Amino acid sequence: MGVDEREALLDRLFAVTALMNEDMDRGMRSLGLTPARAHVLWVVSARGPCTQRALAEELSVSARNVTGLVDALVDTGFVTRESHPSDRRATLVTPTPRGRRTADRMVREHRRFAQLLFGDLSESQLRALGSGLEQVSERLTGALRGRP
Amino acid sequence: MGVDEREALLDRLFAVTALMNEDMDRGMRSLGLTPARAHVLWVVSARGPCTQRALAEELSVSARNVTGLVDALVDTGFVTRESHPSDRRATLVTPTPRGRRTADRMVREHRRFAQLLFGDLSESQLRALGSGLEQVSERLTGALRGRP
DNA sequence: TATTGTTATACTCTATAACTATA
DNA sequence: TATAGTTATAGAGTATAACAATA
Repeated sequence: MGVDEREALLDRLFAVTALMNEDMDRGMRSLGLTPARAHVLWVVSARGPCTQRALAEELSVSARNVTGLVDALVDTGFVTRESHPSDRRATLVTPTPRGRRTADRMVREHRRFAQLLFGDLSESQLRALGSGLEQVSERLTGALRGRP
Repeated sequence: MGVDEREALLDRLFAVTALMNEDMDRGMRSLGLTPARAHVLWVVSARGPCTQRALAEELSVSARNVTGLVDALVDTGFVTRESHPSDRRATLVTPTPRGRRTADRMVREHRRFAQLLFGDLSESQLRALGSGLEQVSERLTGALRGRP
């Protein structure tokens, strides 16, 4: 007893994450972005112009993959490749005005989404959920280190 | 005030779901399965032999996609296509002995995972989290209905 | 006519390996 | 020699559309 409740809870969590993904995918699609491209635009908007190498590490993805994602974002007008001031091998992926506007909308959507999910939670509920997630993160990280 | 905390909580939730996906992907890979194929095997094991049509609807995916996933699962020995007893257009996707053993291991992994995440939560914490997720589900479902 | 599954085609994301240009 | 990025190639997941066989 107790195991079944926890498995049901896990299934409910899976259902929630599926709904979250569906909602976010729609939001991105309505902006003309796929999830992977949106992630790139999000990073270059938050951290300023990045080399593709830095993007590959930030996204935990191959350099080749970044080339393709940046190609697509250039083709659709969200970013440009600017020359690096001191390293002629590197490019700086830089948002266009359209890219910046779109990133601003993503920031607002992020806020709206946080309000949708957690808007009616009290301060103590927020803290409880936060520390619960923190604990779960640590256990998951430990499990992943355990069998890499 | 309050918005930033909720956005931070959302980011933490994203981080947890990323870790969950990473852990599950590794588990599936160690069984010789990709996530999409594992999902198919999970369904045909839980519900018994299915037509591909039924699978497409259960997974919310195109019929063409199911053809490819079942092809791959047949090639790797997890399922077979059996003829439908009363409808000669349809096939019944059926686990092989290896498929059944693998599905059993997924069931045990599911239990292990639920214990890892929630094993040390009290009954009242479980109930609180469950009802919280339920509320979030409803709000997300409402939001998705709002702009389909 | 409607339905089941397939072939044909295409797009997205992902990877490794070999290569070019530059440090 | 090492690094930044690209070309070449491949595979997985996804979709639509046209088509076959069967209901």
